[in-house]
Amino acid sequence: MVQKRKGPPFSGAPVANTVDVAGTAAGPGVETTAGQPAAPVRKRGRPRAFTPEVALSRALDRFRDGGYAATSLDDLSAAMGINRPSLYGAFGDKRELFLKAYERYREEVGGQFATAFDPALTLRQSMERIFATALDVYLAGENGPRGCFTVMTAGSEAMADPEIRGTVLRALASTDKALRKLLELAIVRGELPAGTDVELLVQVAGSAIHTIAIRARAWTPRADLEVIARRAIDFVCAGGAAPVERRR
Amino acid sequence: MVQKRKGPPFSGAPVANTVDVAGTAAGPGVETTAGQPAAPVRKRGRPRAFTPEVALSRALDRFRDGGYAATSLDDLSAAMGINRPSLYGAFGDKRELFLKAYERYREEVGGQFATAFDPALTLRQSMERIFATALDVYLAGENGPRGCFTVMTAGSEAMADPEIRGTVLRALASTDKALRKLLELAIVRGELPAGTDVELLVQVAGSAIHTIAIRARAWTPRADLEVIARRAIDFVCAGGAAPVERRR
DNA sequence: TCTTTTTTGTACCATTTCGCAATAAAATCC
DNA sequence: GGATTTTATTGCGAAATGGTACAAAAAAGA
Repeated sequence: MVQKRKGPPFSGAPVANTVDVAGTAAGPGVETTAGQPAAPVRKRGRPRAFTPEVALSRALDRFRDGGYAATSLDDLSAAMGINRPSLYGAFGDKRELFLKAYERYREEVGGQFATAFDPALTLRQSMERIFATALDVYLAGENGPRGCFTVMTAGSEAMADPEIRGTVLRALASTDKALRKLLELAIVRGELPAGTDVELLVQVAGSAIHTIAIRARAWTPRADLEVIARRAIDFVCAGGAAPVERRR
Repeated sequence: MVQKRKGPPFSGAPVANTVDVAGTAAGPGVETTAGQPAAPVRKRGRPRAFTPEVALSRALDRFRDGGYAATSLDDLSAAMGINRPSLYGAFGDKRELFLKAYERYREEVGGQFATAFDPALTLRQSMERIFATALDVYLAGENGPRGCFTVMTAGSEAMADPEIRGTVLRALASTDKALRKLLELAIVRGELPAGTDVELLVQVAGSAIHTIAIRARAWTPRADLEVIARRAIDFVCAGGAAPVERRR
């Protein structure tokens, strides 16, 4: 909904992890304590009986399982522990809640992936962290692995909703960008040869993450996904030259 | 739903393209003229006012846009040109219709991809056909590009429905298998060096198809997708060694 | 021509879904 | 202490959804 900030992509642009949901301002915003001093200043009116971030994370959990249409307001209000008027009051209608939940996903997962892009790490360490994080995130879920929200949930809604589509595209681009930056840095530091085809490596790594996301939601065993990840990591860390050595 | 046959995967196992929907037998099957001689033999009772295959293709079209939950029976019966009781009579309930539509997708698209696996073609010709077909299929749609049904529609339903999940897994495996076979044949025929890392190439090609599917539904311009395709084709046809040459 | 079979069309049903009105509760302000 | 403000609760309404009963229509069979 609020397009004034990029937010982290689904798989880890190295961006500061700021929880700035309070900046939504328009309509029933999601108020957080982040926007208020720690002093016991209290707003008039009955206090909320729930914590918006916690409730939003619960909603995200439901949406991740069921997608948009198959997740009802009853499902959501039960999971969030609030009644429907409260839900509407705090988050807006169903679509607005979905958009907020998606942003939340991107923040949470973005934070997790951000650690993999720490410049203090070697290229291989980064790649291993990226894929380990992807596996952890995509294989998580009370009711079974759910894959990646951007690919498997928002992605499906993309053609029906221009705003979701826009966010999906931004997420995809952000991933590509982060990978590109990582690889270019690796070249500067001599971890990769000077003429490395960065775009090929970005593509191989990025699409490996995508195929893992798809397969995870189909409940492909973790071991199989690790094979895919290992192959992509080895390929990239060898600057795309691994197959040449492997042949002998 | 009927698991006794593999059917073509979403991106082209080289399998005979037989329209055998009539084999469903169980419950209200989808009758086709394929199962009946061309003689004017006629069953008792009022004849159908619609052609099941045509209706099913229409249903597939709707499901491809909206996914399972967001596509209502009203949407479907309107698109198919039949009333709900007729829909139930011919195809079963909503879920059964979805499963049949998915199988139909696999048959149709499988047939299209099958031509790319013709052994009379060179490896490069095959690869170019595979990706051209993928682009055509994933970018098609009256209301905009819809990506791949297996990835973007059935894939999202995979965790909620074990049968869909099973079909998705089979489709993914079938793609891998077809690519593997293609590459192994290319080695036998000397199009690829003897020690080529086939599994790496299968992964790169397969995941390129996946990332294209995702991006297509987010309405990434065709030119951008063609860049991805071109890169994967060049990489594979060089036996994974393209980056080495490219570096100089 | 009447009976049987299959399909179509109309109407309906029970439930679900999304969103909201009204009232009560819990806090601050004057 | 009463007024105001914000949130929680209860209940509801309109519409949508998936599925079905039944009568009529259209064909083959006896």
